[in-house]
Amino acid sequence: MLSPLFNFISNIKPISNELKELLAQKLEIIEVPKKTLLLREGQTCNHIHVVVSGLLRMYYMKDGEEVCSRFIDESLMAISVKSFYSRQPGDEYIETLEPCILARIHKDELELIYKEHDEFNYIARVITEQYFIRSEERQYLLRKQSAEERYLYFMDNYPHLLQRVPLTYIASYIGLTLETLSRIRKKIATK
Amino acid sequence: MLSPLFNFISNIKPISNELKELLAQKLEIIEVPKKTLLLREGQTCNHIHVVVSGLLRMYYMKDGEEVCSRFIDESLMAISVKSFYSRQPGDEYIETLEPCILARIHKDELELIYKEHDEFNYIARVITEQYFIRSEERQYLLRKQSAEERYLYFMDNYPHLLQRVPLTYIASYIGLTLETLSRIRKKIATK
DNA sequence: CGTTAGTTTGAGAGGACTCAAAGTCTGTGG
DNA sequence: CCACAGACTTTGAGTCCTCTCAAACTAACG
Repeated sequence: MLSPLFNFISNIKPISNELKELLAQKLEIIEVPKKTLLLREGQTCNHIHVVVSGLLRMYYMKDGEEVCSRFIDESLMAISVKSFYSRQPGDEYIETLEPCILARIHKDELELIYKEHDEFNYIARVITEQYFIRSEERQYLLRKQSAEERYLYFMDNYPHLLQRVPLTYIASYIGLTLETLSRIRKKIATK
Repeated sequence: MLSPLFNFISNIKPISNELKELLAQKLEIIEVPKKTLLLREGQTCNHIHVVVSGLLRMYYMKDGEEVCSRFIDESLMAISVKSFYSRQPGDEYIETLEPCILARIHKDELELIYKEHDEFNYIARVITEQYFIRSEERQYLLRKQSAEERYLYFMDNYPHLLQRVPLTYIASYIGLTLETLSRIRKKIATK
């Protein structure tokens, strides 16, 4: 179950068997049905959830509407960034869009591993850098000024999500109303 | 010159004198006049620049226009994120907006330190997390849908930059034209 | 086959944009 | 110390894109 994750880690830097066993022991596998909230506004995000299978959506409320901030599919990790790192309550929700199998670990366990296994700091640094890059790319998308550009960018970069995510959420993710997105899709289709 | 930086690092986790000396040795202090380009499109970002004094702007070109992606002032670090981590040429520019004193270190030196000093990975991870949080907050700003909201958010969160950065760049940073920003400022002033 | 979630289409309003011009500030040289 | 040049900001007029609200259509699921 965890072998893709361990492969991913080993590709960054090979780790000792001891550390591997420790991780396997601390990572809890959970099965969660569709439409389940893993985190809600006002809570502190204390876990990293790694998606073994399924799809997650993160969002926050803005003037009574859900604003979609991120999708997390297989082998990606979900945290509410600010809440997790600052240990303060956040304003994000994490929800399953599909039935999911997740591997999760508590921040406290993670901190212990950081302290006891220096090698893991190297891994964590690189992973954090990778997610930082994603976050920057996301900004780039949001700054594409026209609605059409943003959707084309989404199509290019997340084609696999197009099939799995309802349009409402994609619209929200790229900062459009559902109606506008629908019109853009029509326009693109006729080309 | 570097003591604020070392204080900052020690606050994350105290480091050995050996590491401190190594860093001091590898960090090069440079003095750069206003309006100097530290990085341009097509180049690979190989250095981290820490601002000792002064102010930097990062931007990229989009349809022949400069789009401002970030400001970096005292004690903050500048890299073109994707280019730096991937070692690929990027599309960002880094420019001094004021005369600057900078401390810089080459990525190769940094990698050596990562490999030889595991403790430094801990520091780097935490710093990366902090910048990751900023990046997420930036996204949050960009998703504020109205022009006025975005400007108010900027005022709240970067009041010190309001004095130092020309409006053109602020407008670009929050995704507006200069004219629109000017009108918003007028509107806000009359309240 | 009915119910609900998801998507498309329509009409009208409004905010931000573009292009253009005028005004204001700042610093340098006479 | 003034005057002028260049950088920066404000104002104006007109247009267009995206939004809102409303309703119809379609697909998925029990």
